[in-house]
Amino acid sequence: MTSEALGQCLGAHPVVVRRTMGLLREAGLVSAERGHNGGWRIAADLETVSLRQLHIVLGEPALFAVGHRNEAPECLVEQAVNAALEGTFAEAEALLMARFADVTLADLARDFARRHAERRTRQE
Amino acid sequence: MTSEALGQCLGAHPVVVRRTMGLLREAGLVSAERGHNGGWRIAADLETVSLRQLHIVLGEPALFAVGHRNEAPECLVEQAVNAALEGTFAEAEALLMARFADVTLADLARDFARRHAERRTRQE
DNA sequence: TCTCATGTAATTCTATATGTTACGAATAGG
DNA sequence: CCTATTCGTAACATATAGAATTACATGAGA
Repeated sequence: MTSEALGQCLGAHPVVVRRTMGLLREAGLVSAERGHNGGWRIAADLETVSLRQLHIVLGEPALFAVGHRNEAPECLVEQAVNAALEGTFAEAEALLMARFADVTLADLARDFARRHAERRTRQE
Repeated sequence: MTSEALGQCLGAHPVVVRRTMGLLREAGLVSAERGHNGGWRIAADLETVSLRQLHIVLGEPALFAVGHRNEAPECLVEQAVNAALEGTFAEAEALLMARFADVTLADLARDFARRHAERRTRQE
């Protein structure tokens, strides 16, 4: 699949697709070929790639939109809030990571196939 | 405490402080007085106000930085990912909310007092 | 050799949060 | 009563991050 086509599907610009896919390529999850009939190809076993692995490969972006703004704040109030919640965020992160690890690309592919079949059935 | 002074503590502009504190005022958690010797005053029992209540009062900002970008996407892949993770995010949110509900302003005040005393001891 | 693709750097665009300015209204002190 | 102070709020400016765009080089195949 070309970056152009992927960009259409994702609603994103081809160059943005290349930037992101580049991270997956460096991790060996996909390969890219240039020129005629080139594009992106899956290079890993779907059964063994989990969402957790993708999260790591994509640079472990922050999971939470709230919480620790400074890791070691001067402000004693901020320190108190951080202390009260740091265990909580660690717990929530562990939960999310465990669940991410439990979902493989193969799982998603199976669910996709099911939804695709259902959509075709409904259209007939 | 004036918005000016609060802004100093928070490293924020007084008008921004007023904007945010205004939400707390509407919820009855603080009161504001204008003119000489005016400013903000706590108007609630610290023992009964939890971080969860603050989160609600401040407009329930998004907790997660990742996840559902569209609630009802056309894309079947996105649908499959959402379906695989929606329970997970709900669980994590419930966990965070439960913990937030468990921390009162009084708890934070006590921890603040402890840290303040400790800092003074260390400085002597 | 020409076209199609990726690879990547540099620049521009855009959306959001914050900062800033401005002015009105209320309050206390002189 | 007048003035300084402080909140209330709208309007505008700025900063920031992410995405989009442009530009150009590289490689592959017809």
